[in-house]
This record gives sequence, C-alpha cells and structure tokens, in this order.
Amino acid sequence: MPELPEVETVRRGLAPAMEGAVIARAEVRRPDLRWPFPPRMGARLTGARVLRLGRRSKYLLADLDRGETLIMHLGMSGRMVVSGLAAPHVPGRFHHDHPAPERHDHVVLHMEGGARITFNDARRFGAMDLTATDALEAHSWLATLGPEPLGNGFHAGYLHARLAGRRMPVKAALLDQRIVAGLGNIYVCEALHRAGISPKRAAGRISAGRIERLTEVIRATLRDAIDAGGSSLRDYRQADGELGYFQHSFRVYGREGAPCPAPGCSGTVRRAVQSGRSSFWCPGCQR
DNA sequence: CTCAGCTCCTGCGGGC
DNA sequence: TGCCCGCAGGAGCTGA
Repeated sequence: MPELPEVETVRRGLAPAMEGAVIARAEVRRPDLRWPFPPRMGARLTGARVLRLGRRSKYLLADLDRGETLIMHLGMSGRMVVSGLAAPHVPGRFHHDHPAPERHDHVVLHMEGGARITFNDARRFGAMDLTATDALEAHSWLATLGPEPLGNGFHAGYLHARLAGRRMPVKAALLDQRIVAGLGNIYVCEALHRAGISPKRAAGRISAGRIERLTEVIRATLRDAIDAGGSSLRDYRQADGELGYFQHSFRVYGREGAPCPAPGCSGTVRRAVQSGRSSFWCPGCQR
C-alpha cells in the first residue's frame, strides 16, 4: 500500500485532472470507508473548484474554493484511476475512454470537461473527510503527525532527540507517524538496510553518527522511490490510468532467503515478525 | 507516557 | 479443481 512516495506519485498524476477544475458531480457509492463520510459529502463537493492538490504524509489534500479541504487516505488497498483526461501532454498517459465500473469503486469524481477520478478500495481501510481549510492542521488525522521526512523539520538532531531513551525497536519507532510522517513497512525496511541498522535494535541505542546516516538514507530512499514513480507516470504501460502502483526494485523487502545486495556482504535476507508486521533485513550487515 | 497486541476488510497465492 | 491458511504497503484502540 501506498506509503509517502506512492501517495506523492498519485498526487502528481491526479493534479492535471483536478487542479483548477470543477467537480461537476461527486458520486458517492457507499456511505463510508473506514469511517462514515462527512454529512452530505457528495453535495458539498459538487460544483466546487479544486484550487490545489497537496499532500501531507500519506494524506492527499484537495483545497476547494469553498473554504473546505477534502482529505483523502488510501489505506492499504486504495487506488486512484484517472480516465477521460482531455489532451494529455504526454501521449498514452491516461485512458481517454472511461473503464467499466469495478467492484469497490466507492467514490467517483466527475470533473467538468469529462475527466473522471475513481477511488477504489477493496479493504476499505481508506478514509475521506471534509474540513475547513483554515483549520486543516488541527484536524485529528493531521494534528499529531511528525515532520515530513523530506522537509526541513526532519534532521539528525530531531530524530536523535525523539529516539532517546526509547526501548522499542527502531523498526517500530520509524513506523510511528508521530515521530516521522509518511514511512511505512516497506521503506522502513529499505532505509534500515541502507543504514546498516538492525530493525531489532532499541531505538534509543543508536549512536549519533549512525542516526545522521539514518536520516540521510531515509531521505534518499524516499526520493529514489518518488523518482521511480515519476518514471511510471511517463511510462506507456501506465496507460490504464491507475496511479501510484508500479514496479519497484526493493533491496530487502519481500526478498527472504535472497543474497544480501550490499556490496561485500555475503549475508542472506531474513524475515521476522515485529509488532505484527514483517521485517526484512540482513543480519550480516545490519547491527 | 510507553508499548504489545488486536482489530477493521477483502483478495490472492501456496500447499494439500 | 477446490478448500484452507497465511499474508498484505495502515493505523486506531485497548489495556497492562
């Protein structure tokens, strides 16, 4: 599921269809996802113009001209599909025709001009809400989020302070959205491998130098994944209009039993369950 | 406050 | 082929 890089890729893919465009009709096909939709969501979206499509952590934020912001979270299985986008500046990028409706198409935004944005979420761990734009940061989904890992607020000094004294595994600490916002299971595994830190190491027992290295590789890992997503947007194979899911090449995630890809390391990637989630790491080079 | 465990929901792939 | 089990990229809640 979508972690920060996938959500950013979805944002970039949706922006051409949404920014500056009016929602001619918002079709709400069920009353809830993880939580009930806000009252009259369809009516409140219909006729609104999208001023800007932003992102905070794994949340998409569509600012509307009515002073409200539509907050969207993709959960584990949420997908966005764009169709009917007129005159894409890159050929083959989107469906020009609308695909047949699918099971779990929960919300469809019919834009003026003919574009259509379909939110599909089989597991329904996703969510949507509408809130006043000028009080956006106070919304309960956003208020407790830590800094953006690619922003200025995330640096070695900050992370060192937040991990100090913590006995929990560093894996769990980096998944805590209050400490840093946007990482998920895959990119935590990948970043810890690049940093040479075991996911089982106590968060408060990492030297300052290694935390410095960790903040750098977290940023590099996310940037690389966002770049790969950008490539997928330009890829003709993405012509079905589905955004955000593309072929990644992970170093350890999902590669149990494979040889460690680190130069000079002869270890084998292992898998273990930590707080209910799979961790993948190389005991040979991650300490 | 900290932290582990459970929970929501559906789909898919592997093993028998 | 069909069935059962485990597992899946999130994150809120409970209770020790």
